[in-house]
Amino acid sequence: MLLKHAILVSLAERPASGYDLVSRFDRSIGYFWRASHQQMYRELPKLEAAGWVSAEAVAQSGKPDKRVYAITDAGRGALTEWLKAPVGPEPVRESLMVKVRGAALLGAAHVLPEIRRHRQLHADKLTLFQQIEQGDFSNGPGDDPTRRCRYLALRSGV
Amino acid sequence: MLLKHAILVSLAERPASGYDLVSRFDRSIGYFWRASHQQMYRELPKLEAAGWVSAEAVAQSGKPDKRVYAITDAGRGALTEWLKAPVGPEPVRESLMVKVRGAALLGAAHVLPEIRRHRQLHADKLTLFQQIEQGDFSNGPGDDPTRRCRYLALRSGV
DNA sequence: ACGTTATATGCACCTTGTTGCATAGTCAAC
DNA sequence: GTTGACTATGCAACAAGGTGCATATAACGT
Repeated sequence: MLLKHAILVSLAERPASGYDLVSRFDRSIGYFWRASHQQMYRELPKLEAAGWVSAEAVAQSGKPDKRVYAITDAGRGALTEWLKAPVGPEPVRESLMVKVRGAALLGAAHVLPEIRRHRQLHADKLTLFQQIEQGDFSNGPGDDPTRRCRYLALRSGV
Repeated sequence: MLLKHAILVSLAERPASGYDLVSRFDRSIGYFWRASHQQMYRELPKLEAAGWVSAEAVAQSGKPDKRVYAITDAGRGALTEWLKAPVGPEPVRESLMVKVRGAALLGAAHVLPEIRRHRQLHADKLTLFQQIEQGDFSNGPGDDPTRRCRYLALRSGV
């Protein structure tokens, strides 16, 4: 029941088509929540049916038509409800640790390349986050609430 | 396709019934992978059909009969394959960060209790891990591979 | 002419995970 | 003698997620 809410957060920032949302979920929001375009296009009609978003067809020159979605008051209410509600314990899924456990039985040699690969992935991500911090927040977050929240999320990643 | 492998790792340590496996997934393995008993009992016949585990009915006095599963050579081979294979990027699902983003738009006050709650959950987990470390590994991991792997996983959690 | 990339939306099928319900025996406590 | 806890296994329905396939326009390069 959570992709719905991630979409609502994104639409609360500004209206978007399904395609726009996929782009956002590949970049900014994507650091916290992943979604494929198939998931998106399946979810949006459900949100519309629930009355949480409204849709409007927009003709474009030079590109196919698109449907632009915007959050409704009902959607904003549902989102606020969710923000307040306690989220259950995040499901634990650490496949690398399962492999480490397996390594104890079947030999560490098989798993070592995997561990090195994961270490590199994390190192790359750290470098990226630190570059963003130095680029966008070299003088701290400032007073704008949106910027402060982005900064908090970034620091959490670091 | 991963619960299968987590089960295989657990059965490679020693044979177990479905009920035993659920207990393990609530404790030791559960720090890395969660599974309900419904998932377990659905998965075990599939593993048996694939020839990765063998099953044996065991009558017990004072308790219902149980089916004890053991890993086969084919299962051990499949497990080794998986250990070597690169695991795709872990899906990103950080609902708290999505909420922080929502907080920028709808007011931090709604989300603050949630943030405090999560902080406490992490603090409790850290305390637990440190107690285990002091209790079981006060003199370091030693030379036993299994113990060393357990230690690595524990340090990773810390 | 042809292939590639970007925009734009969707269906079908399958696997995985969650929730609720069902059954059944043993043992200890109250 | 009934209630609750523990052992032990499972089905059914539904929600969520992943993979592959399908379609269409337009810009741009070669």
